[in-house]
Amino acid sequence: MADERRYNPHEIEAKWQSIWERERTWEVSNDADGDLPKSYVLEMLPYPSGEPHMGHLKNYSVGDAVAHFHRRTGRRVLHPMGYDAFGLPAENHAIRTGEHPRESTRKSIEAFQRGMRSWGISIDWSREFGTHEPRYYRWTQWIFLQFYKRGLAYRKEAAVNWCPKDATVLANEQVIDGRCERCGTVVEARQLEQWFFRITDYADRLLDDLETVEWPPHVVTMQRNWIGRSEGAEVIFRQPELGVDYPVFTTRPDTLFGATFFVMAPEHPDVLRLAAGTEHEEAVRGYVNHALSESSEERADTERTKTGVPLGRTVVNPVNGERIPMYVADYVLMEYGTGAIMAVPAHDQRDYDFARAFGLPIRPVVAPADGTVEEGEAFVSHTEGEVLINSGPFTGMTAVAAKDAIIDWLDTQGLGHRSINYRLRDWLLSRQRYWGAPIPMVYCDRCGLVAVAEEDLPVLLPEIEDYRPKGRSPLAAAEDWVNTTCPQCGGPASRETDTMDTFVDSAWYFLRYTDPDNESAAWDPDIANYWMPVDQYIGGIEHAILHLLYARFFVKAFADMGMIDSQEPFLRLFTQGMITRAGAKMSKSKGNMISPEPYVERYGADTARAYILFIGPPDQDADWTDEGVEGVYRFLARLWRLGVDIAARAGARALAPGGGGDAGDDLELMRKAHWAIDKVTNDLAGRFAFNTAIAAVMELVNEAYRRREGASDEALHFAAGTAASLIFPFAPHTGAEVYELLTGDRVWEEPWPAADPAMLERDVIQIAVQVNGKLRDRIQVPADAGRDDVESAARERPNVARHLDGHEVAKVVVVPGRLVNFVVR
RNA sequence: GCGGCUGUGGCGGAAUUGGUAGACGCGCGGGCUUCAGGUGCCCGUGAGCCUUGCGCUCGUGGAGGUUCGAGUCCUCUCAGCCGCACCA
Repeated sequence: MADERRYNPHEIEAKWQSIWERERTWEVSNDADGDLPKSYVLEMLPYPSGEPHMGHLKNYSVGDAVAHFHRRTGRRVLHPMGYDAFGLPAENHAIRTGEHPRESTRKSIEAFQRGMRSWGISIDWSREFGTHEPRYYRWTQWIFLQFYKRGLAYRKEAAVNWCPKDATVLANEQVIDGRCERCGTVVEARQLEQWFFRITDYADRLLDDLETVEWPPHVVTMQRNWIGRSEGAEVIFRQPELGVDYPVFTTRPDTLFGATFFVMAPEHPDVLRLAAGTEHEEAVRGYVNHALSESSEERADTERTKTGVPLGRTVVNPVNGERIPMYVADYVLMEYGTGAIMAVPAHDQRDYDFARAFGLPIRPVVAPADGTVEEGEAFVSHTEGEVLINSGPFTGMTAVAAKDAIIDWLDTQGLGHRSINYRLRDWLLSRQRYWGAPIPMVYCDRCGLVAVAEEDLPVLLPEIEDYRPKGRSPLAAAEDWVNTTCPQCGGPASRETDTMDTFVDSAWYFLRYTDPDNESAAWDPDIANYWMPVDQYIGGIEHAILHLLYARFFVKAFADMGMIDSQEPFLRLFTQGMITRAGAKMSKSKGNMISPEPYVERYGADTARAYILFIGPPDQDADWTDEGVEGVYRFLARLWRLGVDIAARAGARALAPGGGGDAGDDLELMRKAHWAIDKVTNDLAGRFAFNTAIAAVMELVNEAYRRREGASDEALHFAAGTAASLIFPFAPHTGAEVYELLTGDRVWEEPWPAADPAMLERDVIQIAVQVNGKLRDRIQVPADAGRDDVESAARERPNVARHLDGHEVAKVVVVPGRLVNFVVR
């Protein structure tokens, strides 16, 4: 083949990128002209810190393949890009270097813009924004005010997670194993007044609507577990001496007769009052003080032995009037339920551990169907067929039936009722940090808490000199900014100095993309309703809970406000696996980071993109190897040479799907081309099987090379053009170049090729012949051959006859088009 | 502890519905071109056995099972990874 010209990806990529840039090829208007269905393809927006890495290359290579495929299969595709620019890393960088976060963020955004353009990702750049720009965060603040008006944003004092290193509070979701998600420091509990979003109001809808989205099951499970809905009952235990009723939450009302003690959390406001005047008063005070000083990490350690002290009081078990002792113990959490529990040591492992440590009675009340139970043994299981024992009038009922019966009885007595509890907590959104959107609220001595007027938005982030965290927001130092007038009375007032969690910024950005230049509203509902929901969302599994839950909450709140019709932001979700190096996660500290840039420089973006998709299933982790990159480069060069060679012989003309002769190399090559169309189409439409799709194009190219002596120019032309067309979503520059060489046309303006069903069928097929399930031969038979013909053809084969000889054939299984299996004795 | 995912040649992986295991790529071996190597092009490549054949046996972490037939379904089990974790 002609070799004096070499595959030169840089020349090719620069050529097509400049065409796409100049002609604004990937921009899409909001005018829904024609009948084309819309498709919103979105990758999670990057956090602009440093340079793009391999994870970004993978994310955008996957998204771009989907976007291109959707466009060529007749959809109007919205594929925008932006930057999640506020947040701690930029601010910490500023503290270290003195460089303003705006400056370091700008540099990083430029690096992402360069990277994305050099990769040739098909983005509608006209819709680009950063969440740190006033034209964006103005509307983040506006959304906050709408939430505030509706009681969805509120301020309260609560025990919150405090990171001493970053000197800020954290959301529950940002505490991992008792440590700060960002810096790894053990978080402390602090009693502070903070801003919250009332996401718990949406707990049921967030749970139920998971059934309406097409997400990976494990992500759905993670969200479901995070919301943690538990059905049970609230039961009232009365403390007669003080005359106070203490409700507890339980999921096991059927075990009420087995309650032998009662435990309160150290944070429970009544603990000291209850113990006052008893012999335990000092011990309780000491225990509570100690418990409050412990880190949440220490307290969460399930391995340590249970501790606690008696309160010197008793409560009345409402089902049997029994007085049971009260304790304070740190295994009971104030945040969940009512901060107090009934303890049933026979049927709860934690209560069991406590009872054993304190010598408390263990009374089984649920037994297997045969009614036997070993005395004193913990018996936590709960299976079908269990019955109640030692349970007064409920004895003998099944546990399942008793649950309902006991709740109903309590309800009639006014001693309890059905209840549901959630693990989900309200979203703590205020941060004592600089680089975020200011919370648009004002404190007035006369009027109290007052919202900034909507027409005064944005509340601009002031310039400051010193970003260092001091336990209060750095914004407090900007006195000119802090001191303002009350929007209500005009008197002196001061601004809220906390900023919003970055997750607020990213909880609605996908809506702004639909209408990014709107200066009178966050978005036009008609426009957003046209594009939403996102048809395909693509990103890392690390956002399985936080970002995805917050965005879902926002959209539901917007729907309630009539701002959007969708109840869910992301119809389909794809979570990509990590790129590893020698099996290890890449990290700066390990020094095994590899950047896409040198590979793009050496082999071109198409090779880097196609390789990252070819390496394995995109939802799984994949190990980057330089040898593998070489292989994909060789393939693309091979395709390009094939195109150059055939174009020189056949000239540029339209592809002929029925081209070439109808026998021999021509027929086989045309069949291979139609097979590849079918394979790639199915791999893209039904699933994210990019690796096998690329492999199919490789097979087509190999077939063309093998048959290029015997096949006609027409057939070779169709095969090469089809390969170029099919590789386009993965290697767009090379695909466009080869397609243009062969046809003179622009491949992205061509419809996705359609496989001719007749070319997928064969007259003569090969089927397997087995004897007792073992492969003995393969035979060629007409595709429409009947059972008997297939069987007799199989029997004639020498190797088959040999294995049948001397045996009785008990059964013959014929699977049309697949195999024939002789079962012999 | 609870929940989930993964396990297939020397390596990454394929097998979409229970039907010919190992597509495609890497690596390795051989040939051709060139001949200095590389590139390029073609062929071979799961393991073992010998009687070298259109051969046989074994083979998808392990042990059982269902089936004419299991990488695929069921039971148990081992290893690695991930999520949640005193949530009553």
